[in-house]
Amino acid sequence: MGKIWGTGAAAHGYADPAMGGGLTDDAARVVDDLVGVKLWGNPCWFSFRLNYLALNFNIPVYSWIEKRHGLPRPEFVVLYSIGLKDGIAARDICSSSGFPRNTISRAVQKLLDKGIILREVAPDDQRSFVLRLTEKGREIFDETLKPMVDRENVLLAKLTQAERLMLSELLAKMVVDSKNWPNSIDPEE
Amino acid sequence: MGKIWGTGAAAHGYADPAMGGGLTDDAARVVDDLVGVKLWGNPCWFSFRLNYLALNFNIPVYSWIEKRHGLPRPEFVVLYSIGLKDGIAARDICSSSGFPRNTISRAVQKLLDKGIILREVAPDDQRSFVLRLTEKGREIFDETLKPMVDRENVLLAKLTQAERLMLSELLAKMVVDSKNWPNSIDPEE
DNA sequence: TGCGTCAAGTTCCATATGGAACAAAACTGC
DNA sequence: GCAGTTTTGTTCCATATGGAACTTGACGCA
Repeated sequence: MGKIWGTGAAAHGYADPAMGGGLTDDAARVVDDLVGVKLWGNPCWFSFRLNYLALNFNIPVYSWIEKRHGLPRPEFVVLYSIGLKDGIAARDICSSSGFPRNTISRAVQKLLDKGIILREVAPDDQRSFVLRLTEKGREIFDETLKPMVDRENVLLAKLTQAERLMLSELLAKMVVDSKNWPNSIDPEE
Repeated sequence: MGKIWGTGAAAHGYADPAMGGGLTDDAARVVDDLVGVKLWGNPCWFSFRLNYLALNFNIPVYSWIEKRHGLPRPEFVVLYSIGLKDGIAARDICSSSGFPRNTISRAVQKLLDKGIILREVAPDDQRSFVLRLTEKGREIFDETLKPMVDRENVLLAKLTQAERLMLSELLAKMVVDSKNWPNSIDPEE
């Protein structure tokens, strides 16, 4: 065991009393075995927490939306993005969601077919389109919001209001910084 | 824009001085337009931040690993999980990573073919297997670690040590609570 | 005005993905 | 000890996915 990883070392060791109850064996009882290791014995502590939590939001939410509205994830991402900001283009959805152009393109077409969104050629650029929700689209958006927010609050349940505020600000600070990140990795080569 | 969403409302409005520089228009200049809206005008503030950051870790890291070692994501997830804890079973990898059984099963087979892992029948359970890394597997694990940690630190660059510690503890608290979460959504029906 | 480059969307196609059905071993309770 | 259920891993198959090439329009610049 011995080895303690990365940032904030004390907080990631099994031995930290604040972190799960004190001893190695106690900590192991709190969560699944491998989850415990990935939490407290993992040099990539941040990305594991991130992915694990994202998963526990995405899987239930998107599988419910698929069943309830027949919309697979990329289609819902398009719908939700337009719901938040009317008149955006496909390109904007790509850059904020990380889905590739072709996946978003297909999703847009499906949503057009289903009568959930509308599009018109952008006035200033003949290549791109302005996207909007139809009434039907707006209804789906509105109906979907509460279950999503509820799920977030399930995940956040153990945090106080002050802790949520802190978490929100820390994560926002990182997102704001994202324009400075290289978008590929090439380790000293 | 008036409407302020969800928890920690003040911090999520464009008008919050601590959050991006003061006014609506200023905030919009800091990040892409839609990203700004998803950050500060989004009822699901938490899951957006989560997914956005996860993406900015996963995409560069996994595409580099794919190029460098020819391992697609599920295979690397298996490798990495075993690297952290020797002797686990496929089932453990599923529950800690969220990938379905069949995807992990296939990844395990590929890694066996490639000579990256070994498996033997579990002594206490004839159905399941104990998984281990070969020397080759351990080498890949070791070589991959640094670029991954480096990428984490790129994302974390703007946070102080104290902030990283706080973030780590808040997220860990949530992960530990995950055993209490229902794994599906059915809004009052 | 014309030419080279870049950006927005679309299409093609080989591959990855995950639901569902399956086989076999392990518990459960009596 | 034995029917019924649960768990582990595999296989089948229809569909989703994303890289790469392509089309068309915008932009830069002389």
